[in-house]
Amino acid sequence: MFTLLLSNIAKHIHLSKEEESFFISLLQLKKLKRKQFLFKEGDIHKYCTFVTSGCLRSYSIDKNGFEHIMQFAPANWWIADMYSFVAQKPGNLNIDAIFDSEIITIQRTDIEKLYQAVPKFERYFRVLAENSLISHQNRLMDNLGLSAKERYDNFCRSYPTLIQTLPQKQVAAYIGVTPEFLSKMLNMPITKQAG
Amino acid sequence: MFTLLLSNIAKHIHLSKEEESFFISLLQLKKLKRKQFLFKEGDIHKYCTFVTSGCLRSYSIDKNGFEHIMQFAPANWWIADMYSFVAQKPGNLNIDAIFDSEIITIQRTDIEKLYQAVPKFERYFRVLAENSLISHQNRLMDNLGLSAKERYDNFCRSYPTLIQTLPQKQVAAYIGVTPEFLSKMLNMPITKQAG
DNA sequence: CGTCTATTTGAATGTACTCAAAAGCGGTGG
DNA sequence: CCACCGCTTTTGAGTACATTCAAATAGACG
Repeated sequence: MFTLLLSNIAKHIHLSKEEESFFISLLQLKKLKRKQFLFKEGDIHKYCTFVTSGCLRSYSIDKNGFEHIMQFAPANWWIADMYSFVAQKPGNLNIDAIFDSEIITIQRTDIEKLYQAVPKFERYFRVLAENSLISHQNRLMDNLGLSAKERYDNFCRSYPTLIQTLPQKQVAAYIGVTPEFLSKMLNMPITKQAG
Repeated sequence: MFTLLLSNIAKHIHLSKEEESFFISLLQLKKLKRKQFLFKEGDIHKYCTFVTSGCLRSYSIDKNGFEHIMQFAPANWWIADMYSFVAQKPGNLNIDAIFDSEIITIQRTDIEKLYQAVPKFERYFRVLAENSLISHQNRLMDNLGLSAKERYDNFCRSYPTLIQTLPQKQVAAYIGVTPEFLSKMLNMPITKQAG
């Protein structure tokens, strides 16, 4: 039930049995159906979420009504609107389920308790934040320096499993092109593709 | 000498006198002249850097030879190639000084010692990484959803002081346009400017 | 003062977008 | 089992924002 999360944590810090059960006592299990929201723009984020099955996404909607996907969270990933979660102010992101999903949530106030009781978790979440930062930096560089085709190829390499199940539209909203253009790009004769 | 850094830290965690002096014992002071490199693409990042005066930048160079700026670090900011620093593998970023600068560095191995001796620092760097993550996420959303003019205006709002001293070319390399286009945009008749 | 770099300006070009419409696909209910 | 509905994907023609390349001008630094 919590094994996926516990083994994820075990990669970074070692917990005693007592620490582990204290941690588990703070967790809640939830299920989300496809398209069900976890969090909407304007809400204040009270939960940090770990995905055990299915897939969530976080995205914002720009002034022209276009969705831009910040993150996909398949199994074994955390997802949150960090800004709202940290600042406890209304967020700019929406989070919903792309497929039926099972998640574990932990409340912000409980995370603070956890930091007090088991300071090792500061390290765990520091490492997580650092890794997330690195991947966002990479993505930013991709957006600044690569063509749409190259960003698409990168995406396929980064998410080889996801790419097979995701609607094309979602991929477009992640790599930063319109669905129409992505379709044209994929059906372009090979001779015309940018390399 | 270390007061700027210590007061930055004091915003997040409280250090005893002993902890403070242990921390200080791990620091090195350095000076960088304008255009001097701290780190080059392909190096393995051994230092974390805090800027006390002047301004550094981190950037990558894409396959067409264009610079893309990841971060500006004026006084009171940290800067590093996180990927290289964390993974201890050759990095993709360059870091150099835009103006003559004074910096404080701390070695990676010493940071690990620091975490052992004063675990509170896990919290400090966790909070830093989280905040950095948030600002990178915002920037990513700006790049996906806003026009060049809007990104420029955002930049001016975010860095009101820097914008007055930075060469236009550097700003262009940050917001993701060519220097030529930025120049045209700024000299465009007001009636034609995008909102 | 001369050199090097940054900025400006212009014309031609390209990548990706817009709008519109058709075609495909999946689920649901009769 | 088929028909229908909604949503995704495809396709096309026209357009726009930003780039490329080239050259002139301005500014900064030694």
